[in-house]
Amino acid sequence: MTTSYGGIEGTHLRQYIEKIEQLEAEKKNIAEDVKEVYAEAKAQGFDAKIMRKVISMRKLDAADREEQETLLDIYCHALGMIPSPDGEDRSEAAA
Amino acid sequence: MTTSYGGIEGTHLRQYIEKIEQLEAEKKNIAEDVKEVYAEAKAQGFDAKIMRKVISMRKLDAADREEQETLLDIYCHALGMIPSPDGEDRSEAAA
Amino acid sequence: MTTSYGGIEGTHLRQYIEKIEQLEAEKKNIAEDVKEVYAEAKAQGFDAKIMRKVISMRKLDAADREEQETLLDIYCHALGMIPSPDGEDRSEAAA
Amino acid sequence: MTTSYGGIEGTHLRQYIEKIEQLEAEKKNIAEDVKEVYAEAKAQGFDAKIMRKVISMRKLDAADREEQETLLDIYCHALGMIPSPDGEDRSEAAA
DNA sequence: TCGCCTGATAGTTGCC
DNA sequence: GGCAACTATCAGGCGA
Repeated sequence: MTTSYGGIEGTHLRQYIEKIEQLEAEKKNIAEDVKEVYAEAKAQGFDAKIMRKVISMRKLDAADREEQETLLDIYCHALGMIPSPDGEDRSEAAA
Repeated sequence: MTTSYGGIEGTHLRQYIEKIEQLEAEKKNIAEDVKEVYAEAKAQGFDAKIMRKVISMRKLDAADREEQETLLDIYCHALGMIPSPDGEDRSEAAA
Repeated sequence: MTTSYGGIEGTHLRQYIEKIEQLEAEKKNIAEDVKEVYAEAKAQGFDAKIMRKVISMRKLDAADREEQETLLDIYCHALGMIPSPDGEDRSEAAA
Repeated sequence: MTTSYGGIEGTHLRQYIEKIEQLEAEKKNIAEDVKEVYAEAKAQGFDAKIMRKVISMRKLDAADREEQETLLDIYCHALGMIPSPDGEDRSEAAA
């Protein structure tokens, strides 16, 4: 037999699964790196809990800003101005 | 005074925080990669739900095996056998 | 309309919240019972750490078994075999 | 010797472990009850997220009050007044 | 006894 | 819109 069940499809499935597992392993490694940074900061006398708070606040701020940009986009669209993706609109067309 | 709050310490803190934010951004990217792989697999006709189950089972299996090793280590320690990191047990105690 | 804020709805909400708080108090009590059992076992000379490991392994095993059953169910559904709740498959389809 | 390994001690250990597992199962059941209450409340139009917030606030309040009582106790002890456990000190001793 | 670390829990986000 | 996976937070247990 050549293809048969567990053949090509199985191979592809296995590849997908292994790819995912590999990616999740990378995520885990990074999470450990994060812990290390916290540990090092703590060793320098910084309070991890406060750092977490700061980071989450900055994240919220970023989300806010993004929200505002989205809102701006919506306005622009509504006005027919279409602010080209990511706000890049340096109007070089004038050249 | 020379300490100047917001000076050196602030700089270090900022560096830690930015490092963490960068790492978490990487994590997020990887998570997106994972989603992409699921999407691609689904496009090939594989069932994401089943894939997730398979992956979680494999993870459980791995965890189970690891637990068994950990338990073995604990037993050894409890019995005073000290398998020392990674099974090294050169039993020179006879001296 | 007759809603009157703080009226019926408020009463119901309060009842839900108090019910939840009561249930969580029960959970807490049980957690304390668990601690007592560990303490008693330790008093009998058993090592709490090992007990915890054993318990977590048994939990992993159970989870693993359950995952396998769930996966089997999912396969069957995916294949249109419908294993009907709890493995009942009396194959009367021949009729 | 009479006990033999895996004998009496093993039996007792097993009993402890099973007792703990049973207690944890109870905890799990109660947690499910909690979820049911949330679900029912939600079905009545209440917002689970807000309910959780309320409950955690009440818990904090309770903790605060307890803290204050503890503080009061400390003061009393410092003053040699010994407020007898649980604040019950209605001085009926005079009878 | 204090600090770390693991395991439990609560909250959030994404999928169905 | 409900449900489930995942993540982040927190508390209890362990070791120094």
